[in-house]
Amino acid sequence: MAYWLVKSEPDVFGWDAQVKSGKRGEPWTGVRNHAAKLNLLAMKKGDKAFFYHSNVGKEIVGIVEVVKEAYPDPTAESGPWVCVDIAAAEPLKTPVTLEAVKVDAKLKEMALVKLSRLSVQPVTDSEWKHICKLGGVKA
DNA sequence: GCCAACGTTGGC
DNA sequence: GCCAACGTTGGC
Repeated sequence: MAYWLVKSEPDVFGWDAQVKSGKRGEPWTGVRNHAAKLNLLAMKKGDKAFFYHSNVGKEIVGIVEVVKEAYPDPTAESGPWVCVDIAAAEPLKTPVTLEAVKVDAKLKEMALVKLSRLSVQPVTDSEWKHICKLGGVKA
């Protein structure tokens, strides 16, 4: 099982929209970055990911699960882009803010801080457990 | 194939 | 609204 973090602007597609899409999930489209694409391709069904609100909120608000592995992105007008389907798993009891990540010695090396522009990024086991703890949910 | 210019993203 | 980071584009 691998762990990931996906970013979305809540104005465009936020946690609430993800929850509304239910168990069957929603295609995570629109990735137009090769590093992010590689991460999408590496995702397996059942992998978990944090759902991060960029720009507005700047916090990890919930956990999603990969329900369909990478397939061609139907919204891509050109190029070999892919998307996956993700479904809301559970919200964090306490959102973990970017600020909290930055000041936490265990988390400040995260891609979220170091590579702030990467929209799909891997999360290590220890980072995952630590954020779950901060968020008040079981890892 | 290098590198400068430009566009986009995202934090502040 | 500004700026830093970084990817992409285009001239050479």
